Amino acid sequence: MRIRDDVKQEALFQATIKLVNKIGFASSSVAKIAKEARISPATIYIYFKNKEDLLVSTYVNIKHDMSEAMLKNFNKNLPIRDILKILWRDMFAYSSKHPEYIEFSIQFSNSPFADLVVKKDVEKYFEPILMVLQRGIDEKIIKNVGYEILTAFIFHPIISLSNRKICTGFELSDKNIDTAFTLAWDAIKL
Amino acid sequence: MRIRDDVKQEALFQATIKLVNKIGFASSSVAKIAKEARISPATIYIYFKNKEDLLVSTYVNIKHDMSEAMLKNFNKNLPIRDILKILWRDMFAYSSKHPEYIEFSIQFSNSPFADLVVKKDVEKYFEPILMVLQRGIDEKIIKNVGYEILTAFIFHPIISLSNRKICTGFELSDKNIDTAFTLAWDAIKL
Amino acid sequence: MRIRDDVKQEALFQATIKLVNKIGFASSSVAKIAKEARISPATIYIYFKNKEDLLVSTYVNIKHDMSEAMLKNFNKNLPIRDILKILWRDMFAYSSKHPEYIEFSIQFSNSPFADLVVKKDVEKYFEPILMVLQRGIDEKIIKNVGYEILTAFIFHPIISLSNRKICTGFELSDKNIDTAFTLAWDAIKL
Amino acid sequence: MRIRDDVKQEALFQATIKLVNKIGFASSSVAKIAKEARISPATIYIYFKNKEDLLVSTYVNIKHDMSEAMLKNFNKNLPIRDILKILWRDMFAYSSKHPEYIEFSIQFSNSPFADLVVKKDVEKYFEPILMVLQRGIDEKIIKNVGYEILTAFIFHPIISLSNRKICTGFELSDKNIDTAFTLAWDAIKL
DNA sequence: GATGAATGAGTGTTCATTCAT
DNA sequence: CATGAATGAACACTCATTCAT
Repeated sequence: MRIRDDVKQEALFQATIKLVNKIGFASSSVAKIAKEARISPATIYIYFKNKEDLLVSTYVNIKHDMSEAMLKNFNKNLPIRDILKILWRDMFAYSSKHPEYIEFSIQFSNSPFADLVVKKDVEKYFEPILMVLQRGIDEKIIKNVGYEILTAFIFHPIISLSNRKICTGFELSDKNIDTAFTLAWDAIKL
Repeated sequence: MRIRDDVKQEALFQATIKLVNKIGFASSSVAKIAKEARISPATIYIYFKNKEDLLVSTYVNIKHDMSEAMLKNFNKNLPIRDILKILWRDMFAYSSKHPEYIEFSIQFSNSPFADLVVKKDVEKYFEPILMVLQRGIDEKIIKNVGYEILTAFIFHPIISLSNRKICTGFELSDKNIDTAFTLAWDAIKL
Repeated sequence: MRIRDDVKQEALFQATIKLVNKIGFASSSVAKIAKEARISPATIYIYFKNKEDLLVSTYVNIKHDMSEAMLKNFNKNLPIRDILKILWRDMFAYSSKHPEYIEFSIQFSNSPFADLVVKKDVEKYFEPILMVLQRGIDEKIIKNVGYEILTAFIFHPIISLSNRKICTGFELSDKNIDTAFTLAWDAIKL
Repeated sequence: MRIRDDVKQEALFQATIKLVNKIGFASSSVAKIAKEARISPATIYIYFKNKEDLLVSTYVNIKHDMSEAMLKNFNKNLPIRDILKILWRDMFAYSSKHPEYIEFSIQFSNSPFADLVVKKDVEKYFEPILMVLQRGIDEKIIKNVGYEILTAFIFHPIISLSNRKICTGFELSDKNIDTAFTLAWDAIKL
């Protein structure tokens, strides 16, 4: 397994995402993914150790991409609310632009494959955000209730509302996104 | 003539849930499910049309059970906040008691199998809840922002916080649950 | 395996013929035959020892029926040619009336199941015909060339021409049938 | 990369023919055919789309082979009777040499699989023969009675007489074959 | 590095037959 | 007598992976 051709590797990521979203993990065989990527099944084993490695790498890749999009306009010197609003908007922008990445990562993280990811590897991408929340708690702007609860109200809703499988009726317009942010902020603000 | 055995059907539901939670949809073969339920693979096809039917039936079954638990103490004459708090608590109680049902339904509803469920069949179980939200909107107690956004802040967090895969650090204590409800209510209240 | 209900047995014969003609031996399962006959699969085993017995019995039954139709107007005192022409016509009449029987018996006799039939049991039905041929040979009216060759020219063509799978273009009109008989007779006559 | 092995494909054809003749279509499973050909069942699917494709290809292959044998000494400049006699003899020679091909093709063409063959693909192999018959009709040497009837008397008897299942008593000697041709010719000649 | 061929083990499903009623 | 339930074995076919080139 040596990496040579980045174009091929990227094609494999895209093929995996497309196929898993279309037919699910259960039906996404190596042969089908290879066909979708227009390479031989055998070639996959040059780029990845095995199927599991391909799937996990695809997920981690998405998560990295996602964190970069989210933190693109991150400026820790702004007021907390503004920081979060910018994160919120950038994240929805990303969801709009790459719904297929969102769909894949939801399906992946709710499957037993998720256990194979080294959690810390992914969490580190999002560390700056946690630090903002902590500052908000320290400054008595945000409720002092633990990260788990806070993220359940300011980040998970992004996923829920972006999930076309769950929210068929939520239009991703700027107005709706800002409205939803009001609720998120009301939830966590002191 | 032997008679149909409801015990066997229930055993199949339980075996399906247990196995899917342990090894995921992709790896849960009919043969393995049958073995877990201690029956012949062929027998499954007496109780269900095919594998898909087994999986979907298991899900709908859980959803029905879940709705009954949630609406157990439903009393539409109480104040809106109290109604929602009771729902919230009953739902968390259910999650605590049957984490395996929650885990299965999360995995199921985020897989392509979800598309096979007739949505209306499941939604009807939860209709009384939507009516409460509507009343809250009409009485200017709840923000007028559409069901999708509201449920993203008062019901999806229950799932997120109950999801042992996502929230490893959230303890399902009464105190934590009530704290979380405060955020939910702050999010949706006017 | 005791025979009680002739109606049910006949229904089984008909179901077998219909199904085998439609989907072939390979796909004609006991369960499907039972369904077609509107009885339980288990009931088949009251009337027949096993699937093989059902198929063979169906065939022998048809052959018996066929011989009766063929010999209906048999009159050994007529001239040889007339006897054969009457046989020929009656046989085509039978083919027209019961194409499904012909189709089944062709498929059956060209499958390895045919080996399971006790040949003598079937041949005895057609014995009078062989005696006519012998008389024709003795009286120097028919070529002295062995039964195998003679039947290949005066009986097998009936099957060939009645076989809708082989002869798509041959219309079973009286005129065509009589024309074909001319050829058969020319073949065997001295 | 290993290269495709024509020996393997031919082995599959032979295994199919051998097995179908021995145990019939109904019992000839992919696994058994693979075992007979000494390859893995999975390998069959590299050479053929599915079981049906294997069976149909085997049949078409035989028919092609058969037509070549039949037309080997074809010379359209000879008198009609001589042309047909040569065809007749070559065909019987082929039957003698490859009784297993005959047996297979009889069983195949009388099974529902026959419907899957594109008729034209097979018929074109035998076209020169039909042209001879037409010439015979035009020259008033052969009865003007339609191809269906003519072939029922000059080609189907070859199959009947070669069929060891039907004709147990017909010896494929030159003398018998010529005798039989006399009957065939008497049948169709004017 | 890249590939189609090859395969043992597995897939979901149906089989002929028997069982318990 | 008649049945639907039950099943081990088999079905056609696909799997993830390795091999030879």
